[in-house]
Amino acid sequence: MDYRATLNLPQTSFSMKANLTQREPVYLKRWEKEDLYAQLEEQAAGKPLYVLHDGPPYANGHIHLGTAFNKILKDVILRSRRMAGFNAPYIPGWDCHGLPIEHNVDLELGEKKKTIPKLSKRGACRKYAEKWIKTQKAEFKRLGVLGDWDKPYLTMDYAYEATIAREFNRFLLSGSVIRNKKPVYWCATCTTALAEAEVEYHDHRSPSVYVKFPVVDDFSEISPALAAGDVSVVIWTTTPWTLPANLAVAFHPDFVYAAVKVEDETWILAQDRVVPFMAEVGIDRYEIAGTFSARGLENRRCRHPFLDRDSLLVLADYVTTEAGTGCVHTAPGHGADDYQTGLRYGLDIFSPVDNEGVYTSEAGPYAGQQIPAVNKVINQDMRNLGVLIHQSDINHSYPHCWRCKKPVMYRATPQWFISMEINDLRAKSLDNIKKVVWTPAWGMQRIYAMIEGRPDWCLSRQRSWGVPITIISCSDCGEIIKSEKLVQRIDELFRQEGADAWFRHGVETFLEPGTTCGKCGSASFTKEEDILDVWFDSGVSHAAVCEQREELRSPADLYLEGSDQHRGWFHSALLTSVGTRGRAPYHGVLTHGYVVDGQGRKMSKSVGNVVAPGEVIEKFGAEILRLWVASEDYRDDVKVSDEILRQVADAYRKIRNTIRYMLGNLYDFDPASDRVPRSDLPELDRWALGRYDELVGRIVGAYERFEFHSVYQALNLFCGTTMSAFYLDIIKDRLYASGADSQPRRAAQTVLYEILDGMLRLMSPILCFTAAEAWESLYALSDSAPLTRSVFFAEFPSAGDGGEESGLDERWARLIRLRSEITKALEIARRDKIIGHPLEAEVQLQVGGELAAFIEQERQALKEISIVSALQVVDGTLEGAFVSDEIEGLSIRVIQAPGSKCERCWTRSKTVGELRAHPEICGRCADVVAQMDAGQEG
RNA sequence: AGUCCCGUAGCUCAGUUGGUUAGAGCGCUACACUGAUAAUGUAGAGGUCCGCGGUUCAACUCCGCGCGGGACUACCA
Repeated sequence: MDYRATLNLPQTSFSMKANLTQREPVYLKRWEKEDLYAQLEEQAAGKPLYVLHDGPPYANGHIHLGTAFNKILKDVILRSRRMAGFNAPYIPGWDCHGLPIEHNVDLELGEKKKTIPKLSKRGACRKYAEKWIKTQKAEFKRLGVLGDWDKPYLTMDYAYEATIAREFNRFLLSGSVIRNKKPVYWCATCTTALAEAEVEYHDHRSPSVYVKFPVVDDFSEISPALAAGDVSVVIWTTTPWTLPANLAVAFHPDFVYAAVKVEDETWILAQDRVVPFMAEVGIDRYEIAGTFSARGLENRRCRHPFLDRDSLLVLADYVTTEAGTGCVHTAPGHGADDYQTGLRYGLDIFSPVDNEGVYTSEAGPYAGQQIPAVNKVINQDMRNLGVLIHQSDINHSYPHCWRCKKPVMYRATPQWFISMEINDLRAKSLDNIKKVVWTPAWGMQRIYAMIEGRPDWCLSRQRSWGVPITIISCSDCGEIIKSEKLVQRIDELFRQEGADAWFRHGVETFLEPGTTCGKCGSASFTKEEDILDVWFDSGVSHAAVCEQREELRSPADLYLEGSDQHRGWFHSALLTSVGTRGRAPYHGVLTHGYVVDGQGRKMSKSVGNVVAPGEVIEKFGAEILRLWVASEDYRDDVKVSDEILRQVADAYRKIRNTIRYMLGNLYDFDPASDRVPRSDLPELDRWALGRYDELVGRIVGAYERFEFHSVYQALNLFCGTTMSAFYLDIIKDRLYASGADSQPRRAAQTVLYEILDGMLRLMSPILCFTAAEAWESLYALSDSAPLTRSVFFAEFPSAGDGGEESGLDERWARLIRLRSEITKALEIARRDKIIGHPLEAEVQLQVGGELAAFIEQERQALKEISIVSALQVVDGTLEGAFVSDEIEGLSIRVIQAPGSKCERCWTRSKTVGELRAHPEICGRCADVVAQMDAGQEG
C-alpha cells in the first residue's frame, strides 16, 4: 500500500523558481497604482521622523551601477528605518543645471548655438534635463526604490531656482560675496571658468624651455662673481605663452645660488641645479665663479627677455630644486602661487588673454595670437634674440577640461567669490565639521583638510544654463545694490517665471522706479550675466527641500553619497548652510566606495569592464542587484562581476527555497488556534527559537549600524545551516508523519510560523519583492487584499523575549558537536555501503565517564537530531568503529538498524508489522493511520 | 609627488586588548537521497592571512620598508 497520501507533505503555491524578471514588474505596477509609498507615509504619521536627504544625481545619461548602488543603499536604509518604527520619507531629487547638459545641448544645436537667444537655449537645456529625469526616474523605480517619485525635487523647479537666488542673496547681503581678479582654471574652448572639481589631469606634451633674463642692476655687492657685464637669471618654463605676462622671477630665500661662467656670460641659478641643468642643456664647459644667498636679490630687477619692461626679483618658499633652475618665472595672472607672490609684492594681476585664449593688446607684439599655438612663435623669437638657452619636449600631467577634454589654462579674470574668511566661514565650517558624525570616521579628516586649505569659492560661470548671479551694480561706479526690496523682487519674479526672469526682463523690472546709485547718484545700472557654479544649486537643497517640504526637516539625519562627494555635495552643502545658518545641514554623513570590477579596477568604457544595471536586471532581476548591494561591505570599493552576481543569485535561491519549504509546511496551520505555547515546545524547538532570537538581535543591530553585509551573512548562515541543514531536516519526520493536528507537528509549525514571519520582516528592506510575495503566501492574501496588510507595514520582530533557559544552549551545543561526529561516521558507513539513507542506521556509541552519562540522558534527542532509526551507548570496544578526532575517547559504529523499514515514515523499527491491518508500517504510524481511518468513518 | 584607505580560501565576509591546529556561508569535488526534486542532505579538498624585515616568550593582529588596488590633494613654473 502507498502511504504517501497519509502524510502531511508540503504544499505551497510559492514557486521554487523566482522568475524575478517577470514577477518584479507586476509588483512594481501594483505598488505604484495603489501608491504604496503614500500609504506608508500615511501610516507613519506621528512616528519619530528620520530624514535621509537625497543627493541629486545629475540629469544626464542613463544611470550606471554606482548610481544604482547608491539609490538601493538609500532604499534599504529607509525601509529598515520604517520597520524599526520611524517615519522615513524619501524625496528623490535631480541636479539639472550646469555645463555638461549645456555642452550636450550645444552639440545638438551645432552651428545654431552661436546665434540662438539665451532664453531659447535655456529652454532647450530644460527640455534636455526633463528627458533624462524621465528616463532615470523609470530606471530608479525599476530597482524597487520607494519614494515620492511624483513630487521629486528638481534644482530647475521655479521655486528651487528662487531659493538658489535667495540663498545667494543672503551671502551677498551679509557681505561675504566679493569680486576679485584672480587666476582660475579657464577652458578657452568652453569659454568658461572651471571649478577645481571640473578639471581632470591627463598627460600632456609641452615645450620645456630655459630662458635668460638679463639683470639690469649692479649685483657686485652680492657677489664679486656677478660684477662682470653679461649677467642673466636663468628660468625654466613649460608654458612659454605665459612669458608675456611675466612680472617677476622668484628665488628661494634659503637656497644657495651660483654664478656660473659660460663662455663670456654669467648665469644665475640654484647651486644644486647646476649639474643637472648643464647636463640637460648639453654644456660641459662652465665654471662656478661664486655662490651666494638669494636674499640679497630681493626687489632688484632684471630685464624681460623680449618685452620692453623689467621683471622683479622676489623670494618665495615654494621654489624647489627638483626641476628647473631654482629661479621661477612668475606671472601673477597665470598661476596660483604666482598670484600669491604677486599680492605680496604688489604686482599687477596681469593676464593679457581673452575668453577664447587669444592675446589682448596688452600682450604687445603677440596681440591677436592664439594660445597655446603661440608657444612656437615665442620660442622662435627668443631663439632669434639669443635668450633661449635650450628647448625640448616634456610629457607631464596637465589639467584638462572635464567636458571637452582640452588642456585648460590658468587665467585671471574678474569673478565673484564667496570669501572663506569674511564672516569666518572657514573657521565656522571647520568647527561644525567636528559636530557631524562621519562614517567611516576618516571622512571627517578628509573634508576638514579640504575646507582648511581651500581658496575662496569662485561662483562665476560664464555660461547660460543655470541660475544667474543676481547682482545689479551701478554702470558708472560699479557699486553693488544691496537691498531687501531688490531681493524680494527677484524672489517674487523667480517664483513666477523661474530664473529665466533674470534674462527675460530688463534691469528696470527689478528695481524700484527712480532708483539711483547710493554712491555716485547714477541712474544707470547693469545686471550681472554670469551664472552660479552648479555646486551652489545642489548645495542649498537643505534650504530648498529639507526646510520647505512639509515631510522633512533640516538638518537632515543623514546624507549618503560616494566618497567623492567630500569635495562635492557634502562640501557645498556645508558651506552654504554654515554661511547662512551657522550650522551643518546634516547630523551624519555616510560614504560608500566606488563600484569596481572583479579585479578591483575602476570601471571605464575604454577598458570595457562597465556593467550596466539594466543588464543585471534583465539577467538576474532587481532583487539580485539589491541583494548584491547588501552583500558588499561598501566602506571600501565594491566589486561586481558575473561570478559575484552568480554567487549572490545562488545565495538568493537558497534563501528562497528555505522560505518555500517553511511555507509548504504551514499550509494547514492557523496561528490563532494551532499555536503551541513556548513552554510546551520540545527542547529542540525552543533551541531553534533561541537561534532565531539571536538572528533578530544580530540583524536589527546590523541595520541600525548600516552594516548590511552582516545582514546578508547572517541570513545566509541561518537559512542554509541553522534551518535547512539542521532544524528543517530534523523536524521533517514530525511534520510529515505525525498526525496533522498532533502536538509534535503543531509545535514544529509554531516554530516555523514564528521564524518565517520574522524572517520575512527582517529581509524585506533588502529582498522587498520576495518578502512581499512570501508574506502574501504566508497570510493567504489575495490580490485584492489591501496593501496595508503587506509586509512593509509590519515592524521588525523584537529580539529574545523568550528568556534564557539555563543550560539549554550549552547542552545543545554539546549535542550538535556529537551529531557532527555521528554524521562523519554515517558518511563512512554510506561509503562502505552499510547504509544509504541515515534512517537505515543504528548508531552505537562507545565512550567513557561523564560524557557517557550525558549521552544516555540525551539519547532520544541525539537520535532525533542525527536522523537515525536507533542510537545507543554500548560497553566494550567497538570493532571497526570510527574514532573521533574531535571528542576524546569517542568511538562510533554504524550498523543497519534492527527491524524493517516502515513504508510510511521510512524509519527502521521492530514495531513494523505489529498491526495486522497495516503490516508495512511502524507502531507510531499505525496509530496515526488508525486515527485517520477512524476520523474518516466518524 | 604627498596624504589617507584597502589587501584573510575561487567568491562574499568574520577574526575580541597580540595567545592552542586562522573561521563562516557560497562555489567546487565526491557520495547519498528521490516525500523541499532544475531541489535536499553528508563529507572532502581549498590559506606563504600581499611580500620582506623588526619588536615580542608569542604577530593575521603592533612597527618599518616595499608591492598591488583605490580615493583625495597638488601639480611645479
